[in-house]
Amino acid sequence: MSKEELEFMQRFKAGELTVEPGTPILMEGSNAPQLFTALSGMGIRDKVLRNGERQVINFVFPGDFIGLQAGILGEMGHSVEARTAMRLCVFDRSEFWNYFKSHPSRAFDITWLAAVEEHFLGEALATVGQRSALEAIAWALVKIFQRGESLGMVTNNCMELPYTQRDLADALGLSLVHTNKTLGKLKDRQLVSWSDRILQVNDLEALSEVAITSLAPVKPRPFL
Amino acid sequence: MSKEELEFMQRFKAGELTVEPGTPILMEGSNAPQLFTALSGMGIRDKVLRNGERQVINFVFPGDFIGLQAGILGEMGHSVEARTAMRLCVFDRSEFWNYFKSHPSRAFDITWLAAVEEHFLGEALATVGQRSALEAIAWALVKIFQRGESLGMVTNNCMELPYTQRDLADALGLSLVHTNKTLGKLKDRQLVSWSDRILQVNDLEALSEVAITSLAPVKPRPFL
DNA sequence: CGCTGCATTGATGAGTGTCAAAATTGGTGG
DNA sequence: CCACCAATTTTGACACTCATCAATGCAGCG
Repeated sequence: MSKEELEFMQRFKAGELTVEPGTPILMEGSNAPQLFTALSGMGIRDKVLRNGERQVINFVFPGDFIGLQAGILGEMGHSVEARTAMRLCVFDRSEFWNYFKSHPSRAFDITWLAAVEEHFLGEALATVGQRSALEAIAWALVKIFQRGESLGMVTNNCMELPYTQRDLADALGLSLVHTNKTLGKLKDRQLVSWSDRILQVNDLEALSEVAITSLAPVKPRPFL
Repeated sequence: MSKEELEFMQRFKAGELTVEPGTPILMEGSNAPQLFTALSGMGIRDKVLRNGERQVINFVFPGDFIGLQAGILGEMGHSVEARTAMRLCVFDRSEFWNYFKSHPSRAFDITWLAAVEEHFLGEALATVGQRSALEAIAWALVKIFQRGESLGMVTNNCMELPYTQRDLADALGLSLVHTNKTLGKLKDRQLVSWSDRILQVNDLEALSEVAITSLAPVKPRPFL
C-alpha cells in the first residue's frame, strides 16, 4: 500500500472501536452507517428465521471485512456479534463509494474478499447439504483450524475457540445434542479435542480425510 | 452507462457465445481465461464432493455474472452448466483488472453482484440447515418464481423451469424421492404445481408462508 | 420398438432430532 | 472462601423426518 493510499485510508477510516464479548456489531436487516474490519478478536455471523431457528453463517476472524452487504446493498443479510473482545477498524459508509472509486486496487481487494466469502459459502452449503454429521463437524474444524494457522493463532496444535457447541451445531444445521455426541466420536478417534475453549488438532491429515476434503494451503488475503 | 463506458465494454467484451443445453461453461477448480454474463437462457451452478455427492449452489438466470471467482481468485469453487440454450457475453479475464481499474462504477456493479450472491447464499444456508423439507422446497420455489417475475419470465402465474427434481433435491440437501413426495404435498395443497418443465404458482402468499419468509420485492440489479 | 432418463409410489430403516436430567463450569455476591 | 446461579456440556431413552431400496410408469428418441 502506497503512502498516498495509506493517507486516504486514514480519511476513510472513521476511527477504531473496541467492543466486549457479546456485543452486537451489525444487525440483520439494518442499514448501518458504518462498516468494519476486524483487527483482532473473534466474532460470529448469524441469522434467525421467523420461527426462531438460527443459522450461523460464518465465524469472524481478524482481517475479515464486516458489513459489505450494508455498504453496497444497504441491508445486512445477517447479524454480527463479538465473541471475544474485539478491536474494529471503523469506516464511514458514506465514504464507501468515494473510496471505491478513487482507489481501484483497494476496491479490487474488497471484491476479492467478497469472492472468497462466496467461495466459502458454497463449500459450507455443500457440507450442510451433503455431509453427514461426522463429516460436517470434521470439515468445520479443519476450516477453523486452518484459518487459525494462517493467522498465527495456533501453537502446539492448539488454538483458542471462543464459541459454544451450540454455535457449531447451528452452523452445520445439527442439533446441539447430536453435535456433542459427534464431537465425542472425533475425540475417541484421537483426531481432535475441544474443551475449555481450546481446540486441539492431533491429526489434521486424518481429520480432513474424515471431512472428505483435500487440505489446500490457505491463500493470502488482502487486508483492509 | 455512458457512451464512453459502452465503448470500453465493447473492448472488454471478447465476443458472444451461444451454447446448447447441457454444455459445461466453467469447471470447478479451473482457472478459466474467460468470464461471462448470461444474456438469455438458464443454467446451474454445482459442485461435487469426492464421494460423489452433489450440491447445487444456485440456479443461473439471465443477467447473472459467471466466473467471478475465476476472475479474482483464479479458481472456481463450483461448476456452471447450461440447462437451456444460452447466450453468453464473453469477457477476457486478462482484461478484468484493467476494466476494474478504469471503470469504478462498473467495478462497483460487479461487487454489488457479489454482495447479492453472498446475501443469497446466506439465505440458502439457512434453508438447508434449518428448514424442513416442506419449508425448504417452498422457499426455493418462491425464490425462483420471484426471480422469474423480475425478469418478465412469468405469464399467468406460470414460468418455464428447465431443471429436474434431482437438481432441486441436490440444491436443498434432500433425497430425490423425498423431494418428489414433498412437491406432491405442495401440489395437494393447491399452492404450486410443477410438471412438464412448467412451474405454476397459485398462491405465492401462502407459499411464502409455508416457506417462513416474508416476500420482499426483488431489488433491481446492475447489469454487465 | 426398445432404449434411457425422469417422475412416481410403497416399504423399511438409519441418522438425527427431541425430551429430560445430571454433571460441569464460570461468574457473582455474601 | 464458599454458596448460588446461569450457561454450557454431557448422557440416556425415544420418536420421527428423511434416506435408501426397489419397482413401475411414462415420455422422448434413435
